[in-house]
Order: sequence, then C-alpha cells, then structure tokens
Amino acid sequence: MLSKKTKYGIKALAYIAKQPNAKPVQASEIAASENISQKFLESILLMLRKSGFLGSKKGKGGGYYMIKKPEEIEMTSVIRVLEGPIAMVPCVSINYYEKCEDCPDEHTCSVHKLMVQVRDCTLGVLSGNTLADIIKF
Amino acid sequence: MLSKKTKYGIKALAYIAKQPNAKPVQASEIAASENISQKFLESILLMLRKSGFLGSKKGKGGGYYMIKKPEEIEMTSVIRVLEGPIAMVPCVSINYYEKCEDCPDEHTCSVHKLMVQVRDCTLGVLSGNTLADIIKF
DNA sequence: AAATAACCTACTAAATCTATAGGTTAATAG
DNA sequence: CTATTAACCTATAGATTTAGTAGGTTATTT
Repeated sequence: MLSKKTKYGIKALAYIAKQPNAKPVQASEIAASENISQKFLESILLMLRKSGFLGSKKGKGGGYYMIKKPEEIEMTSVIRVLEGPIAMVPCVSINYYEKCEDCPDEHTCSVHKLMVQVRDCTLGVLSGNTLADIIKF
Repeated sequence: MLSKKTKYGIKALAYIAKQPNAKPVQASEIAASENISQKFLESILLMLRKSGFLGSKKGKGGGYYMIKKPEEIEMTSVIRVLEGPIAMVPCVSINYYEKCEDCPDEHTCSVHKLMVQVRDCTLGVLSGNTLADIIKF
C-alpha cells in the first residue's frame, strides 16, 4: 500500500503543476483544497523541495512552484523520494538493494523470481508516466 | 513492500510444491530449511490451510501437503490471502475497494489514474504466474 | 514594524508487523 | 494404552512505521 505521505505528495505536485500561471502556491491552499493536514503537508512539500522537484519562496505571496516542466518529472523519481523502493522485496530493488537475511541464494528463490517481474512491470508504468501525463483531465 | 508473512508463505508453498512425493511436510522442516521462525511459520501455514491451499495431517508423519496442483494456484490468490489487496490505494482495489476519505472524485484524481495502471500490470504478472511457474528452476 | 508563509525540531498516538509463550487436540508408534 | 509427535489455538509483547501535532524560528513582503 502507498503511504499517505506519497499519495499527498503526488496530489500536491499535481495541484501545483495544474496552476495556470507561475505564481507560488501556499501549502495552506493545497491542504484545504485536497483535504490534507497542513502541517503534515508542509513536511512533504519540504521534502519535495529538497529533492529538487519544487522551488519555494518565503513570506507574503510565497509558496511552492514548479522548478521543472511536468513533462520532465517521471513518476518513478517522485515515488522513490517519497515512498522509497518501488520493488516489493529489497533483494529485487534497483535503488535500494539489500540481501534478504533468510535467503541463501536469490537465483533459486521463487519469491525473487516473481518479484523481479512485478518490479519490471511496475517500473514500466511508473517511468512511462510523467507528472504531465497524470494531470491530463 | 511485501510483509514477511507473505514472503514466508510463498516460500513455504513453494517448498511443499517442490516435494517429489505426496508425503506431508512438517512446519519444523520448512522453518529450518528456509530460515523462518517456526511458530510464525505455523500460523502462516494454518492460514494457508484454512484458505484451501494446503491440507494438513496431525501426529507423527503428519504435516502439510498440496491439495491442488501447483499449476492451479494463481499467485494473485495467494497474495490476496496473505497480504491483502494488491492495489496500492484502496480506491483502485478490486477485492478490497474502499473510497478515499480525502478524495471527492476518483475520476479526476491523478493518483487514482496512475495506480489503476500499476494495479493492472501487477495483476497481469501475478495472475500470469502460478505456483508451478515460480518453482521451475 | 507587522504580517505572512516557509522552515525546523521534537514529540506522540495508533496501527501494524514479527514474532514468542504456553498451552490443547488429534494421530501414530510401540 | 501410553508416549510421542506435530498440527492447532489463544494471548501477549517488542519493535517499527505511520500519520500526524505542537510550538516555535527564519526570511520576505507590505
């Protein structure tokens, strides 16, 4: 299951990307519009800024704004930052690989074999979708 | 991420399905061979029996055995029993559907749109693999 | 100088996961 | 008919993660 952090983060990105002009959007506005706890959302937006998805501006008229084109933001990268690994077991993760303690040999592991396939198809979908794709009406 | 319960459950099913003869396999044997806590594994095997994947026999020479052919066991059904929903958000789950509290309209939700695609491809892989497929060396 | 909104740190309640403990019941072997 | 075996059942507990809350500080604008 996707965490709310990731879900909210994607929704917030989508909200900002949908803006007709380049004016910064406040966290409070997004929180109200998307029914998200404001403080929780703030921490998510901060992460997204620190990972280079958003720019921010303090003070009145401040807020968050897109720093890249939505077409250039692959959903894989968003999910990796917010959720962590895309793979369902650490031993098939590309960016967060970890050997399973219990498993002596990945090549003969039935779970591994299955999860490699799941990872590849999921990765196919997520890398095939950009932020621009998912905000098309 | 896949829970250890699910991971262990699949490994246990694979172990039993790989047996050359139809003799019951003890939980203790599987636990030792697959490096799983025995008591934890027992509860998992019990679930698998209650959901009709395994048969069991008590007493000496007892254990767990396949009740269906591995070719007839789709990985979707195994994962649904052990892990729950395959979808990454409740609002795109087929078997465990639930409306998201925060989301007024699924049809315009960007997360929903993306996760439908992820669900479909994952479902494709998982329903395309049977227990027999994943135990082929 | 006041107001605004991002930024930062620390904490907490609740849920979930991963077991462990300590038995009972049913089947088999001697 | 007794001992042994292995499944079955219930309760509980420690660890981790999630989803926030609380309470401030810093930078920018009016």
